[in-house]
Amino acid sequence: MALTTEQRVHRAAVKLFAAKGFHGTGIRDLAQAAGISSASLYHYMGTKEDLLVGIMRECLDRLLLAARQTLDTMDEPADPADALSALVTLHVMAHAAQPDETRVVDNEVSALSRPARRWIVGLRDEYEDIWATTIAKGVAAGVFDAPEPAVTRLALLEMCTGVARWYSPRGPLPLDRLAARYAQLALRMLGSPSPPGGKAAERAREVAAQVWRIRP
Amino acid sequence: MALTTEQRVHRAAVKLFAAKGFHGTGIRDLAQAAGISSASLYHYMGTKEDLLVGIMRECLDRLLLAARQTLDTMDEPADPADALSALVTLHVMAHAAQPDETRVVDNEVSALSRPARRWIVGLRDEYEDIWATTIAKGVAAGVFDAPEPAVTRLALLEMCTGVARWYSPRGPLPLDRLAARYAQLALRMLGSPSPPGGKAAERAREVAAQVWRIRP
Amino acid sequence: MALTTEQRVHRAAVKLFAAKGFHGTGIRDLAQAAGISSASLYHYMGTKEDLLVGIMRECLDRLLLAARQTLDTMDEPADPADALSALVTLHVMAHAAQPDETRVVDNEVSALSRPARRWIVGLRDEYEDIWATTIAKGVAAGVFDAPEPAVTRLALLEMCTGVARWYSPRGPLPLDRLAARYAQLALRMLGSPSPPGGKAAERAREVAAQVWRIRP
Amino acid sequence: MALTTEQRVHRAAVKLFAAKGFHGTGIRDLAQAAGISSASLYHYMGTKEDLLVGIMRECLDRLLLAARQTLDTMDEPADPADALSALVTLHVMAHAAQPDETRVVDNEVSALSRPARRWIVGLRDEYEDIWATTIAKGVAAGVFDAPEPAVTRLALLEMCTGVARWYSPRGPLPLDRLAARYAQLALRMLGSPSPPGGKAAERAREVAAQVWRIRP
DNA sequence: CATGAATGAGGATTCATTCAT
DNA sequence: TATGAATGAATCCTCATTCAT
Repeated sequence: MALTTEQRVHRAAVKLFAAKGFHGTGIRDLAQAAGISSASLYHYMGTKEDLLVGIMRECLDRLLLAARQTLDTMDEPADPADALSALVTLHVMAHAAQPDETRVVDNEVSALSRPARRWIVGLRDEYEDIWATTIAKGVAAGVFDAPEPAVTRLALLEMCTGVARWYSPRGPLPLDRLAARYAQLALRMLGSPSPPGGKAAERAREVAAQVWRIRP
Repeated sequence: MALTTEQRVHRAAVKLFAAKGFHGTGIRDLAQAAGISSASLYHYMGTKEDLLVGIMRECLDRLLLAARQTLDTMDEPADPADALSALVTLHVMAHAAQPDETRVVDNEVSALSRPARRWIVGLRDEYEDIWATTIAKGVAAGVFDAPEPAVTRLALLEMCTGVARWYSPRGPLPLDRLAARYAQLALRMLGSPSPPGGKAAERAREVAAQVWRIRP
Repeated sequence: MALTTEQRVHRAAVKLFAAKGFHGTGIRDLAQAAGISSASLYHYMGTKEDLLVGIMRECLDRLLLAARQTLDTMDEPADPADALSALVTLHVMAHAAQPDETRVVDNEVSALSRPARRWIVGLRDEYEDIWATTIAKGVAAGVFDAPEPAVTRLALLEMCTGVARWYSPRGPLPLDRLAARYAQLALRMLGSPSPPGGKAAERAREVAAQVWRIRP
Repeated sequence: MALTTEQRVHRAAVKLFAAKGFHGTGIRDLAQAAGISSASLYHYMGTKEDLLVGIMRECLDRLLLAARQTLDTMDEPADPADALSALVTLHVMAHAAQPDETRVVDNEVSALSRPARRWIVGLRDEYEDIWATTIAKGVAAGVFDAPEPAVTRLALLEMCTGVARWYSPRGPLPLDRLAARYAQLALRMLGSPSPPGGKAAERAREVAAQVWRIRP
């Protein structure tokens, strides 16, 4: 199926904002990459910033959706180690499958205007809250050893987010094995080395496959 | 001690490049932040890019210097866990003490011209090689459990680098305790949960205090 | 009676050109005000300038028509004071009834291309000639005291034209009384304070009512 | 004495805004008329609108200053006819001496942003209040016959302002005689045909000569 | 050492207009 | 009849940089 022009614009923006940054990308770069004139660009977008906000919002929306879909389908009370495995799996798969989108989200927040920034940061905080809650449950249950839960959460998130900065689908490690490896690392960090027996990670892979259209 | 104008320019650039990005920072922003006119700026720098390269080079140089100074003073053959603790300690302290500098290094590589980029990426690779070697030694010695050493290295580095994105000296955790916590996380990730008995981490703190002028 | 789309376009243009000027009005403003797309606009007009020329031509045509109709139905030789009263009445009523149209005529001549400008200015000169002739007759007849007839004519015209800049139908003075007041002012300026006994002003009101559809 | 670049920019703007309107004047037109590049323009001005506001403010400031200086030096209680003669004289001389400036003030108010417009309109209202007060005094003293003082004021102002639209220093009538003629017209409009015996008009000519640098 | 003046190139965005549908 | 799509040219303004003073 051929792409609509609007989609081509969106993709060009994702690629260029990720590669050269928002301020480093000119309107002409975008137009050229989308295969239209710079004036035509404005039929498919509002401001350059609107484009950025749209990219960020969609990316964060998907991440939130995926996290909630995954956790909501778990038996309650869920095994914290299982839940965290799922979160890590999702996060890693998202960042490996959409490295450009997620890098834009991570790097270009400072390019947003005040109101847009508030909105986007709000979404991001919502997402991080899910992690915080999951970690807190594990600590409360005595499953996780995290003397400074906030620090641990940030360490985990940065580790997983970093995948977007180096992962290549042409690398030796298939994506699901990478995600599994990261889940293992995460549980080790939390002092919970036992392999998660639950099915959350598997469910996470399914959700990821659907949300980010990863593999058939 | 009063600052040189050149130093004021350097610091202004670090702060602004970190906050708004290289392309998002104008020459006039720099001049204003440095307290001089934009024409005078050119007495203390070459191009805007030279300024960026200078910041990156100095930051990486210090990191390399610190890593080498620390590892070189260890007894040979060093304990890999001990060595890795030292690397993590240094890296975390560097990124917490100089978050602006390190964020510039991490985020603005794409703003460099080809030759400058090669140079900077070369320095960065040199530094990462130290980590790779250390991890490899640990694996070879059977101390580390890292089925995919490269993946583990990247996970470790991203986790530690991320400190620059959130650490605040006004937070509850003192810097050395933060570094120790990260060292613990790192060793856990490597399946080497035993606390490092060696003195490398302590030595790392000394080096860090000297290189980045941390605490009296 | 519903308006033609063409009429809606015309009216939108009049309103906007008067309010924001020709150059200050975009083709999209026009389209929005007319309730159609900017592409559809071009089914009802030629260029943007054609629209402007059309507005100006119609406005001046009516003014000329009204002045001629009024003066032509006067007994010859007409009383100059009576004739001037009629001209002032017409001019004031026209500018009060169609302030937007007349302001466009007065303010946007400089926006016209050379050939269009020549045409429009020709029409305007034709109209002003009627005033000049009327004043000259009064001076020749010894009824008007106007040492500098040209200056007086311009003073009169500017005074009357100015009505378009401030008159509001919601003001305290009904339109015909306003016109009568201006006729009085005009005759005073010409040193002919005696109230015009003739019927020209009344005839002027009739013509105005017909040409600009003023009150039943 | 040679003109500074800033003055050249100011004058170019006055001339072009008057001739083609604010929106009809491009930044390149301004630059070319000032003899510099369009980028250099921005060393001597803020926004294009700032330039417009500056022109308007200065013009209105001078008019207000002149009116106050003139009226303040009259004996109290001043003769209303005398005072009005002075106002007319000033207004006419101002509009004849600075036709471009005053036309910009009169025609381009709609090009101002909201806050600027408020300010400028405020100045204009201040000025018109002086006329209103003077007329009211004359009416109260029984010297003026103005059944609708507001209408009369507007008629007077429009008449005098119109001078800027046609006066040429190369015309047959010297400026001071033109002003005297207009004063006569004004008093006739007010039903006060007797020549003003006072010295206000003379004083007005002196003030005008100083404020607008008219004749030695 | 310091800077006001200067600019060509480029920034994002809007312009009036055309045309295939 | 009506309009989405398209665009070259132009909009105002800022960019990094140079240079005479």
